[in-house]
Amino acid sequence: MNHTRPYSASLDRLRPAGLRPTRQRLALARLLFETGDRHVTAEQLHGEARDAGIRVSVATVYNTLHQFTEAGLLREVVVDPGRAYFDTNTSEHHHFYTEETGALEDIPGDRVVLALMPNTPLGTVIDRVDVILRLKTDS
Amino acid sequence: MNHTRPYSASLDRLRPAGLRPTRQRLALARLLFETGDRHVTAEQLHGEARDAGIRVSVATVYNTLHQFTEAGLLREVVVDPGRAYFDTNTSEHHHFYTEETGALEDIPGDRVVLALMPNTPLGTVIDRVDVILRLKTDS
DNA sequence: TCAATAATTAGAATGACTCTAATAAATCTC
DNA sequence: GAGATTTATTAGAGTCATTCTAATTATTGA
Repeated sequence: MNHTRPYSASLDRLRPAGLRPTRQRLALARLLFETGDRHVTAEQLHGEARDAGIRVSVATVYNTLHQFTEAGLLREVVVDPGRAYFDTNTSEHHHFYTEETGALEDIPGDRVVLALMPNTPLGTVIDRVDVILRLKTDS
Repeated sequence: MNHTRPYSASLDRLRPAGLRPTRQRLALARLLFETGDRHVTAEQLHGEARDAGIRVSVATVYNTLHQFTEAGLLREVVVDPGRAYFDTNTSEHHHFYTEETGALEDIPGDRVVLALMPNTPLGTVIDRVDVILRLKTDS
């Protein structure tokens, strides 16, 4: 912990992405990256910012999430039509998703192994492989 | 082909699902199931119905897609946040998705094999496994 | 046939997200 | 550092997919 330069870790993320270290981006980066791996929606992050006393508009939250995703700092997870999740864990891994509760959780990359990859349609290459284990409560 | 009872195949799908064979449901069932496996959005299906001269409201298209999904006649495919796809192929299989074009295509179930399933979180069981191979054009 | 039940409808409402065009902040040049 | 340039932020309007509402209409069971 370096209390004299509390934003330096976030600064170091923004710089190589060519993103100006604005007050809003730095604050959102701290919320996102200083508490371990997490999954957030824009609405959640906006709420957290508000609770932390950071004044930031919804538009900026969306802009920032997309810019961070472009820059490889975040990864978008598609599990729900009509709500985008962003994952701070950008390493190779997959997800558990419980529709009933909206809970989204990482599965370590080495716990899921895909075999026998099919040929892709002509003119395309694989960009990414998403595996989602959809869960239900077993009551 | 039995031209004297053109709706009988669709009828036979609705009956066991406990869905009354209304004009709208029968017509949508024909559009969905009489041309082999396909992927549709509500908007697409509504457009097709319109083009085929079937008067059906958007609300009914949504209701019907959801009821058919509940009944196991369709399967919802989540590949895009903000747009729901429905697949008439309900057998075990996975998907190719090309974000740039919106193209969604089946991968036969036996071309993707998942190994080493992880333990699910306490109190949950696996409901379904979705594998999405996200493609990009290789230009 | 007629009541009871269920489905359909138009249009309003919602919710997540994007756009606009005006203001403000960060950076670059001297 | 001052001013010019570039880039970000913002509030609020706009959009798009989807769902809701409450009234009408169709289907079914007696």
